[in-house]
Amino acid sequence: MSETKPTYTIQNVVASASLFVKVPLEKVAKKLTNTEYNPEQFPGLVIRLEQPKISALIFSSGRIVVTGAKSKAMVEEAVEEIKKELKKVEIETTKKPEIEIQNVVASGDIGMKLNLNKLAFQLETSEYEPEQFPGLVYKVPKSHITFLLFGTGRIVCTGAKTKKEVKDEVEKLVKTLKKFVK
Amino acid sequence: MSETKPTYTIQNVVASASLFVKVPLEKVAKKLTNTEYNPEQFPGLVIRLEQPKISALIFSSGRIVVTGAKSKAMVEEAVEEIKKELKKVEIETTKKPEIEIQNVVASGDIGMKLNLNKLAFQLETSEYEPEQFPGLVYKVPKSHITFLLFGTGRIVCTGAKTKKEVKDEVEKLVKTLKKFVK
DNA sequence: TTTATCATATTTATAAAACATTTATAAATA
DNA sequence: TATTTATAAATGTTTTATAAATATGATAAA
Repeated sequence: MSETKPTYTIQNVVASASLFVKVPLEKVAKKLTNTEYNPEQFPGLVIRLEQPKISALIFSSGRIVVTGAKSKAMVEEAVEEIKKELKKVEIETTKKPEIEIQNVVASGDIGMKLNLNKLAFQLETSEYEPEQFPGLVYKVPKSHITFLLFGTGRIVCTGAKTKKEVKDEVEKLVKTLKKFVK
Repeated sequence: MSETKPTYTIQNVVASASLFVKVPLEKVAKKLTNTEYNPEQFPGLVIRLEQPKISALIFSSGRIVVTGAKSKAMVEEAVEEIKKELKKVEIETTKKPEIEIQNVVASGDIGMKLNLNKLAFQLETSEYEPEQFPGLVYKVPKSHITFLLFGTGRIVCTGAKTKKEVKDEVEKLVKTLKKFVK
């Protein structure tokens, strides 16, 4: 009898790209109010957009990092918007940026309570220190995927490159967990 | 079966010499733009050359230190160039400077992954504090040579006086390491 | 008071971590 | 109610450690 139908939602997509043009960050920071720039703290300039609602890092090399998106389409929209923002301060981009998805984060629910103390022993590649963090950290073997498992049955999947990878890994996780429950 | 052919490249040669003439650093600093002089910070004047690309320290005593060279020939070239620079500001050198190589730094690859945690115990005269610096520091016994060993198999050799010494020490190191791998 | 050592500055390879950004999750603290 | 703890990923700069000579000033131990 299987009562567990895992559900999950993509919560964050991080992507990188190159604008193929050097960016004078000091100048951009002065002219655009939706930016933050503290080079002695971090070399990238932070820009926050309302539509789509994301945050991005722009580096003087022209490389950018988009965070907070929910999908690849949203990342593409964001890059177009960043190009428009830069155009406002006379920075023209000619080449089409090649966008690369670097990380997909999803949260979900596997529909069953988890005994983390027990799981910490059953899952070889896991770490669980409740007084430090309430979730159990499970690094999937031979994979770059990491799960955060909570006693409530809620989970966080991070390190994926695609939506499909999230789906496959969550299904694999549920199968693994069910073995222990039996 | 020996899959490990160590490779290495001389990366830096530091040498000292005397010009056998007092140098008025304040005056030199004012007339030559390729120099830096902050006596309250450091007593030597810094001069940077384009051809050959090196940096040197000149002291009021007439002693100089050449850094950033790749070979002894490059050091000799540098000293000649420094003499020319000083001639521009009416400082004549008569005696031939005796150049002494003080340090030869080389980087290389021994072609095998290293378990630094294990090596830290096996190599008596080594120190390894990964949270401070990722490399293991190995001081070769009864020698002035020090190696930096990295988990990747890349190495740095420093403290040598000659190219030959680098070669011999790297070969010796590889033999030592292979003993532990077996 | 004298003799140490230490920091100042220069170069070079090596590599790991911190810095900042986002997002869900949840327990504890301030 | 906001922060801290932990996770992944990219971006790029700085710090960490090594050896050597040179020469000042500053502490620090004898």
